[in-house]
Amino acid sequence: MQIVQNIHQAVIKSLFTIYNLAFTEKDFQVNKTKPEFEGDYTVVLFSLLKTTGTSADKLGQELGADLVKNNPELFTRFNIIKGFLNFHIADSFWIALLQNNYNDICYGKKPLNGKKVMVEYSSPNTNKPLHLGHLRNNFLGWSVAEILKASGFQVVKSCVVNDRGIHICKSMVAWQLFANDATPQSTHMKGDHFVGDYYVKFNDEYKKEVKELTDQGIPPAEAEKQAPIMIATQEMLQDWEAGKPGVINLWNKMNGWVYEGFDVTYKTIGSDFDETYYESQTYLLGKDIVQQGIDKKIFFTKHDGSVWIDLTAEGLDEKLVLRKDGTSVYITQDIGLAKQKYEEYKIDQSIYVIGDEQNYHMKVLKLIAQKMGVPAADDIHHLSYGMVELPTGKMKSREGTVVDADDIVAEMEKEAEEKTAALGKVKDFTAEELKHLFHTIGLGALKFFLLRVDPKKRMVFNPEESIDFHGFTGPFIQFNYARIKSILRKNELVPGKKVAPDFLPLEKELIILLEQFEAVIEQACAELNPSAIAIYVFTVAKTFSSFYTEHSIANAETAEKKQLRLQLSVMTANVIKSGMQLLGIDVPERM
RNA sequence: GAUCCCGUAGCUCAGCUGGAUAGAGCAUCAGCCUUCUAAGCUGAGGGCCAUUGGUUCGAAUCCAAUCGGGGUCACCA
Repeated sequence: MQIVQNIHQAVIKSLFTIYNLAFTEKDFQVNKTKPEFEGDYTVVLFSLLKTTGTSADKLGQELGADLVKNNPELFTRFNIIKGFLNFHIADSFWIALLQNNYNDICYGKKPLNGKKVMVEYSSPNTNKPLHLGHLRNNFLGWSVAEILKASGFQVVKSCVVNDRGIHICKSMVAWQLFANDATPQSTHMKGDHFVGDYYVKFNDEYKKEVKELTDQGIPPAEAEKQAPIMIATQEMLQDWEAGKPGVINLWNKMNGWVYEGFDVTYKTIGSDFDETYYESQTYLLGKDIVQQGIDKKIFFTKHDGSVWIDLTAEGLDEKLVLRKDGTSVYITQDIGLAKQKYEEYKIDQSIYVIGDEQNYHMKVLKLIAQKMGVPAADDIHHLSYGMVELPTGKMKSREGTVVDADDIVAEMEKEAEEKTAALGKVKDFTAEELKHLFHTIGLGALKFFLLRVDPKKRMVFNPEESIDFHGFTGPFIQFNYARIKSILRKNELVPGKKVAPDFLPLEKELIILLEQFEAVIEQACAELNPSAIAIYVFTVAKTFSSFYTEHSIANAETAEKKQLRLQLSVMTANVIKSGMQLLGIDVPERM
């Protein structure tokens, strides 16, 4: 049980003994005592005054005395300042915590709870390579999956590949027009970049054609429709839907190139999926749902034959679910896929990692799923995250103003290499070991950079300023891990050996912090928020760093003190490693 | 027009289920490597928590309005 819960329970029991009143955890707060006051944990008394009919001082005295008397294993002494009841927690409590957990690599994690959850993330288009925004999505999805696992859920990671539609046809048309049968092999290019270049090429050509038409006096809206390359693209989409072999072959070929490229990127950044859905196979889903919806009178048909749902009672609009030509729209496919997910995997919850521009769409999706009786529709969660923008504004693939995922990862690795070389601490590493280390540090810096902020906030990335390796960063945390490992290689920790019975302030600060790991994971899970983990792990590393600078471990005052510090170091290393794992970040043994 | 999100140090962000004197990192300045890895540590400066009103013993935190920034409200995905 966590210390805060322990204190809550003890206080509730004590209040009942003294006043014969029943309180719950929600009736009063237990906080970590602020550093400027004496004590470890604080009970805030104000909210209890009215019910107990006492003054803060009287309540504090009675409660403090009773708690210390009846729980000597937890509380040693107390003081009261202006309605705050501050307790010292017994050193023996912290010692026991350390002894029982320092070497447990599963510390902080919960056993399986029997619940299954699907996390859908990444979900790329097959007409362009991944960019920095996709990386935020991938890192968030992976991290949330790890956090859910640590909280006892069985997790199924899924990916929906957007492999059809007008935007896919654009790069296909441009390739036909301009490629002269070039391939990724013939140009020595990564397949996704190769295809992406034709997507950009399409837009260049399209703009050119529209300008020519408007120069001839055709209104812009008309010119956009008349541009020959756009007409060709629309024809291609129709041919694709009709299953015309030539188009299907081209589509398969170009998607194949993209998948080869994606595989490399996913492997580099450490993303994987248990299930991949292709939109080309799911876009017809949901049509039976439409019929069911009409039968249940949840949907209604308009005069032109289009089908709608009226969500005005929920404060939204009327929403189209089937076009007048009978083809389904995005939301309809999504309902169909949502249902399929539940049927295939018997999941209890479904989490969608999707950008905040689709907040409205996801709200509608959940509402319709609930109305249609899709199983567990109440447990559809949208992990909504803000866009990654450049100082100049939004990234646009069409215009080539994107920070490419492969490029930024490569840059980070190069940065790691230069900084490592400058420090010269790993000169004995083999070329292979060095390469691995640069990858660990570079990718760690990038992941931490994207995960350390609240997902829902949009963030600005300035390519002119390199991502930091000092301070509140991945490499700082990795460095502290490596430093602990170095100590542990040089100083033997003998299990069962006697440890010192008390703590110095910095040692106490560290063990109190380590105790909070479980609570932090709970919070991150409840909020689907990896930044809570990032902030916590940084705080642990920083606290250790202060402790390390102030107190020698190898040359501790006594053998017992050395043993205590070694155990603290092991536990810190374990928590750092586990915490970073929850973010999808590796930690090196040396750096 | 409707609706959602954001606004905290020069910059990037914590803190938001109300509690004590609002915290980090970067940047700036001053110290600290013949002792366990200095990607480090210690200290200094830097704040009308967008504004106004309300609720409360107590508000950066809750409520309302206003101002600024962004998203969405497509027979696009």
